Amino acid sequence: MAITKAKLFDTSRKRSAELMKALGHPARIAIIELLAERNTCICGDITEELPLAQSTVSQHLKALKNAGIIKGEVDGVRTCYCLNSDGIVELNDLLTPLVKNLKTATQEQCC
Amino acid sequence: MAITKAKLFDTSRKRSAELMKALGHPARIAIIELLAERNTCICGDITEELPLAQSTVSQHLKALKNAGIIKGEVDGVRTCYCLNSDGIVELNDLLTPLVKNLKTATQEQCC
DNA sequence: ATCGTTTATCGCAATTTTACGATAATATAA
DNA sequence: TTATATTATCGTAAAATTGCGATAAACGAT
Repeated sequence: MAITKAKLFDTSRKRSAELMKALGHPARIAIIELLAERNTCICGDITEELPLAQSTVSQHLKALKNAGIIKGEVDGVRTCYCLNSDGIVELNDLLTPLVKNLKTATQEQCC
Repeated sequence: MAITKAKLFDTSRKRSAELMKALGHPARIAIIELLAERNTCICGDITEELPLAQSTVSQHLKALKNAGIIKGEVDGVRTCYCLNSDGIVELNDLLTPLVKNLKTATQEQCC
């Protein structure tokens, strides 16, 4: 693969793709849905809800955090994970118009 | 990795993740935006718009097709690629509520 | 000070992704 | 028929992802 050509793409597209990629796993979808469902901070019990090892869940949380979709604050022994509103706004601002755009486009297409 | 535990997740989450994953690369974002922009069928000139080799673009097209986001019909020597309205509708139906849900949730959160 | 709990990280392995060049396959043009 | 153009696929390689167990780190409780 050598060099990731992704660097040659538009910033907004790169960011959209980054957000999409972060959500491109059922475990990570499940995690953000969990965080949305319970409006209090969820700490470690995320692991119990998923059919995955603790270390694996921790990795998924890290991926979501790196993408800016969630944030995690250390709270004593535990870590408090919650949705990152900035990231969610960004997700909304990038994805909603994109999907809408696609939907409109399909209505006037040749096939 | 042994077994992909993803199979143990909910069908709708798996599908959402599949769609997201398919859009999780700037080249594929660029492709669908191209297809949306030009409402006629785009054939091979997608390759010329991207900083990638023809075989690589072909692979990305295949990924989008497998996810049901685009479709490609052979038209003589060329292949006519366009958005798959069924897939776009699915994308819309799965993602729009999800993002909306997340956005609402961030407004009543503890951190 | 020690013990238990929680969570991140490390090491490892299997799989998937990304990318390219080369090549095959197919249809059109000469 | 032969050449040309278009696109998919194959083979290969590097890198990233996914997953787990083991372990470390850090805090609170005893």
